[in-house]
Amino acid sequence: MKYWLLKSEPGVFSIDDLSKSKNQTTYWEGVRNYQARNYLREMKIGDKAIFYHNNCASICAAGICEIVKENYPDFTAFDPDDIHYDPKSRKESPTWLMVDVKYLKKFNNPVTLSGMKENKRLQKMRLLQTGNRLSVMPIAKEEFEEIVRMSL
DNA sequence: GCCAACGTTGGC
DNA sequence: GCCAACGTTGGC
Repeated sequence: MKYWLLKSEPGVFSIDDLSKSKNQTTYWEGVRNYQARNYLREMKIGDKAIFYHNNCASICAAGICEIVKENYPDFTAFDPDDIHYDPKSRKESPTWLMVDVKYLKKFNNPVTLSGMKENKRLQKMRLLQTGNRLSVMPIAKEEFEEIVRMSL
């Protein structure tokens, strides 16, 4: 099993939105970066992910979710009316992919970005490296577990 | 709103 | 294939 970190702007879609979704599940749409896309491709059913809130007042690891459907074409890329429309992505050979994720839990104590920066065990995290802009990234099992521990 | 760090685009 | 210009991300 692998572990991941998924970024989402809570103003657009938050951990609460996920918990209130039908079946507490949603499709992870709109990834338009090749490296992030390749990570989506690696995800397997049962993998777990940190749900991270970014671009907001309280940047934090907000909870965890689980991969419940492996990669399939991101259909929002085919829709001219969608904000993530990409005319270069063809139905015959889709450029962009999505997975389905299911809510597992919202942290009682969200783990703030500054909190993670202060934790020596998390210093190697991709998230903390300067200039990192990936919205989907792998995270070590130990780091995942450390963040969960901090949220208790 | 600022701006550093990336990714993408397109002329050559 | 190089690289300047431009667009985007994301913390602050």
